[in-house]
Amino acid sequence: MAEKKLVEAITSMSEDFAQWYTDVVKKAELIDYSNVKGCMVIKPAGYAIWENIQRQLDERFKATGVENVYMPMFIPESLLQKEKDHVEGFAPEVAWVTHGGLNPLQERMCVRPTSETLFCDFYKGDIHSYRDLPKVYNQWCSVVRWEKETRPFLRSREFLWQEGHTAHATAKEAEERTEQMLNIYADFCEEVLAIPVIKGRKTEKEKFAGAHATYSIEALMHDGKALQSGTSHNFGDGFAKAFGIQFTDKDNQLKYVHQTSWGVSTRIIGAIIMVHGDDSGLVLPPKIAPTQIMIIPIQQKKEGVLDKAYELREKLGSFRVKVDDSDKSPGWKFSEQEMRGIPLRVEIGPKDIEAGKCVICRRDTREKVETALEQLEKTVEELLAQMQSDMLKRAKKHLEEHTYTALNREDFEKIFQEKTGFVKAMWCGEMACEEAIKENMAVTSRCMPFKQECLSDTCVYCGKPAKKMVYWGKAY
RNA sequence: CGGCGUGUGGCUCAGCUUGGUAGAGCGCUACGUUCGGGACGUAGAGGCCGCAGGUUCGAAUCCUGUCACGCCGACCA
Repeated sequence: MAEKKLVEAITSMSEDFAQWYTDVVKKAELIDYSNVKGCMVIKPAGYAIWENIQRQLDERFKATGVENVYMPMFIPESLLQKEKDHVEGFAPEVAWVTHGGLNPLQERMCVRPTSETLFCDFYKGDIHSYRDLPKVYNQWCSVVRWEKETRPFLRSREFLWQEGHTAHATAKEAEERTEQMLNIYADFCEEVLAIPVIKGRKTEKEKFAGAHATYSIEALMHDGKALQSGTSHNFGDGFAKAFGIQFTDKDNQLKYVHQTSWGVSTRIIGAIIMVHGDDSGLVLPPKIAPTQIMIIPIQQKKEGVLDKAYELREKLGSFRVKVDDSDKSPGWKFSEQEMRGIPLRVEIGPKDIEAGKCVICRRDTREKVETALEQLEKTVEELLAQMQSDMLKRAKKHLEEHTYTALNREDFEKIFQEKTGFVKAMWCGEMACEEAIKENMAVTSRCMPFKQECLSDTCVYCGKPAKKMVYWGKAY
């Protein structure tokens, strides 16, 4: 997409992608930095996106029987330590509360980095019989992880997310729920966020601390880096055994429950930015955009112009629509609308009013069309739908064009030296090999996709017999 | 936690080398002219120069310490 640069406030992607990202986040007024490193002020434009994500994901959750709850934000140290792998995974990045008021606490507490231990502790007392199962709970909350390096949305010390925690009578049911939630995430990404994802399983090395199996959806950003955009874990009965979550089954036997957890965080807003954004700023898919249409009056002080703009707003009442009646110049308003990623812009001025028409400009293509005012509602509806599907198509094309195949080590290394994106390659399944790849090539396994292909019989790196096809990439 | 860098009106920064009591552009406020891709004029408001010590007749400027933030690495949603 060759674009004329209209505003200098945003660094171009090709010049410096990281700076571009920061500029977009700021100019779209999604966040402000705060006084605490890694903690951000999410401003109305950013929070409204999150609210839309919440609302639409929550609907999908509830359609599968999920119930929302809320757990405390503090975890006593003794509780965190109950599951060995889990505590080892999270200990380096938890924040501790050591005092209550002026007095030291008897036992220090961490601010939840995730709530497995809290749910487990609760389930231990709440589940006694197979009749109490399944538990399909979710909470919307924030968690804290004391990251060393932080970036808005992608890695913040406090972030908003949802974490679902379920307990089931059988391993099969837990596995089904794990996959079901991953599918919900993947469908949501494609249908609402217009982001195509690769679904697959994480390797032993990359899986969640304490999990039996971790699944993820992996998206490809515009710079060719991967972003894990949602995860779903099957815990088997590992946590149940560590916490003693047992129930009496129909056969009068005492059994351990099988658990899952799954989450999506505000990080996904980073994905929206980096998949769809361009050199003029944010581009929001219509289904997630807090404002879908911005009406911009031209020569708004002329008699009747503003009235007409408000009239159009009424007419478009079934959409999320606003009128920019600030006293900035039209050019300024155009740029604002573009930086904020508002999908459609309706321009209405004296000439249009006289001719009974208006100009509509699409954010993604910047294509302008004229439409008769009687046709406005219909045209807008079509354009929004078209834009939503075009954005997914474009993102899919980018994903396909940046997915490569390597059959041997030489190609594998060469591709990552010359290009950015996903590389599909066969792997032996051994952690040592995976670690060597990371060490030598600065590349990690993203996932073992559900859609397996047999590219060759040998591991791309070490040459041993291949077990799995893996997506490799550089990740955020 | 390592390496680099930055803290001066709301924002971006100049001033610091060579100490003399604070500047620019943008933004903001008021009024007027403008308005189809970041318009313009006039007038105005706004700063214990990150913080704490020290040197000095005098510190934004020199010295010491400290805090914060940013970027790049190692670790992670």
